[in-house]
Amino acid sequence: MTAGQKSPTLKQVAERAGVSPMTVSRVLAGGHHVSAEVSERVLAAVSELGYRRNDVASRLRSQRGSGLVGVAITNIDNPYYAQVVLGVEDAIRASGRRILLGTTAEDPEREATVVADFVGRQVEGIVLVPSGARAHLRPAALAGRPLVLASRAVPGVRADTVLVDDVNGSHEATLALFEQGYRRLAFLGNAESVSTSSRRLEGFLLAHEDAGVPVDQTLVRRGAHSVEQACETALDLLALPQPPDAFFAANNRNAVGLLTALARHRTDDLVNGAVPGLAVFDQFDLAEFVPWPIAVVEHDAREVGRIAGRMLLDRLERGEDARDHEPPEVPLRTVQMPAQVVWAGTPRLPGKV
Amino acid sequence: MTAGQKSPTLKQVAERAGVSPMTVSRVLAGGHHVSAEVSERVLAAVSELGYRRNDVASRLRSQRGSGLVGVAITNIDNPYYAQVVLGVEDAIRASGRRILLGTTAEDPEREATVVADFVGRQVEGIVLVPSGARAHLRPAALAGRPLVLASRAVPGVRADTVLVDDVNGSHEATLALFEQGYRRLAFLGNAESVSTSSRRLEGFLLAHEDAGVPVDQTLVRRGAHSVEQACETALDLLALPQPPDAFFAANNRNAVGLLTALARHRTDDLVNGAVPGLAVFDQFDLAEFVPWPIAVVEHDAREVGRIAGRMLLDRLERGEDARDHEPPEVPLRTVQMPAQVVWAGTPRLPGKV
DNA sequence: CTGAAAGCGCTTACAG
DNA sequence: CTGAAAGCGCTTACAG
Repeated sequence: MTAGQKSPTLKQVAERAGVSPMTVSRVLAGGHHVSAEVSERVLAAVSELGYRRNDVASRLRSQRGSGLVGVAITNIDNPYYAQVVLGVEDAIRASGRRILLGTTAEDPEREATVVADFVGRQVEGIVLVPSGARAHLRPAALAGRPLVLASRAVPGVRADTVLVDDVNGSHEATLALFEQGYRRLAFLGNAESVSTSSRRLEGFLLAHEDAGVPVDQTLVRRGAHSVEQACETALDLLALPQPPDAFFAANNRNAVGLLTALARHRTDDLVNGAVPGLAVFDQFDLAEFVPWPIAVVEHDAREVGRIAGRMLLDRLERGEDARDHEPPEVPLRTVQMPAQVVWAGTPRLPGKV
Repeated sequence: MTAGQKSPTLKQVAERAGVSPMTVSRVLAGGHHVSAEVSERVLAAVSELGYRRNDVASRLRSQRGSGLVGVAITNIDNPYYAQVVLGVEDAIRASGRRILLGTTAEDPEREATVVADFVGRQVEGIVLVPSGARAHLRPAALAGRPLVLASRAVPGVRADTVLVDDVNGSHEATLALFEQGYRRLAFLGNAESVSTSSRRLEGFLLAHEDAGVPVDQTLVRRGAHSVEQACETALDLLALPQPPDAFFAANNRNAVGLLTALARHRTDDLVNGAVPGLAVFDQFDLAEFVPWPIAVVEHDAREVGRIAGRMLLDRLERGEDARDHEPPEVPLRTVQMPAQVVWAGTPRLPGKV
């Protein structure tokens, strides 16, 4: 049973048991309508040869589908997307399907490659956290396989979508900063091609409008995808002649980068001589130690993945039902998950602002 | 091009182009030895029908292998394992292979199911973070497919293994606590079935021996797999009549749980009236804000994954070379990655201990 | 340059 | 209850 050795085939099992391949197939399928004596002989041959059925060949012949769901995210290192993947697995595990994983690093070309590879490998459907490009998401490119977009939408792509209430979450968190008396707010977010980034910026801008506070565009920084990039951006903002008095980080990686920069820059609990206003989108570990209050826009990433997975299963099962009938036009659905502001960090001491 | 529609086959392309399936196959394979005129006609039919080759069927016939590597980890939510997965992807991406993902939740039964499923789906090899059970890791169960164990070893399982230098890392970090003057050390770790847990405990115990400090077994707590469990365990330790004066957290999840508990329990920078001694295995975000020094045993999880992936590729390519020759007995390899102590958190103020 | 035949490993549909 | 034939979608090996 060394590595180079070929796996035994059903035919070899049949020869050893002295029956036809058909009979072996029947025994493996559950042994109905097979005599006990023959069944035993087959099972003995199976265990002697260490035979394991080739699922791929089995599925090819019986047209059962690959049992594969392609999940493409931008970066599995971001705990947010790891949660999304987990959620998709929660949703599909019971159906016997498994996840084929791809990462895109927010690169449209890599995303196109991953999608094409998924399609070639016969995934039954795809859950994608899109980078924003859309050419490779046309129905033709997907060969008719259902696509669910998770976290972000792509204009012009017709697909079921699970969104987080980015606009309202950001709006509310930004208003909270104004209520605390902050006025010069910085925004740290993803690239503009990413819809969450735009939607969260939208909430940020709407709040400025509502509060009658002008936006200082020099404090809006987009494009940081990693903790390191976000940390540098934040340090850059802190070094400004007129630095911001508050910060809104539009996602987990930007939040950690921002806080790391503030930690390096602070004197006791002050940054540039004051308590910085803080709001972030996405939870993060160890908020308990941050010595300032933080408005956190909480939402359930795992549930985003679960819902995306369920939407996909929905289409797949509908497809099965519709094999003989006319497939009904199923309308596209967009689910928007709530995002609510909670407070983390150290509660403000009275009179400290 | 709606969801229910069947994908076109090579045969249909051939009919449309008025050629044999063989010719279509040739064109798709690169178009060598095909006339320009025929090639064009085929390509036109391909794009008109939106044909995409079925990679699964192609691989079945040409015996090229599935191009799939099964990666089974305990919990993708733990950023440590997310990094391992990323590392494996780094290593295999260039070879055109892709990751089939499974999670086991440290459950040996689920691990066995995942492995069997991987084998049935014809993965070329498996990278596994093992739960500790071994029945399903026998060569027969793997149908001769190469297995690489990542992070943890399993006694009695013959497989290439990538380990972290758990014993020395823990030993060194524990000694650092003794040097700071701490004497009642608590240990928070994984289940005993997990080899990292045992190895890290071993380093912890060895350090006690070297320092001539007796171990208080009531302070050794194993079995917490999540942040929540670890937090509860830590709170339990803190509520002891004689609480520990220092803590060693044997992995990322235990570290975050421990620190969260300490954050809740502290008064200013003190816990039970003193600065707690802290050592943890695995890095974590936002250590900058922890108001105490922490000895962190650093190691590169992504590199663990990369090396595991490379070891697997090594065996797969060796297997190809050896198709005609005698496959040489390749010895099993165990790579041990360094783990070194670095200091994080807030540096100790002189005379504060 | 092009194609008819056979087969990868399995299962469906049909006979007996 | 058991098996010979055909085929899932593709490619190899062989003819022409």
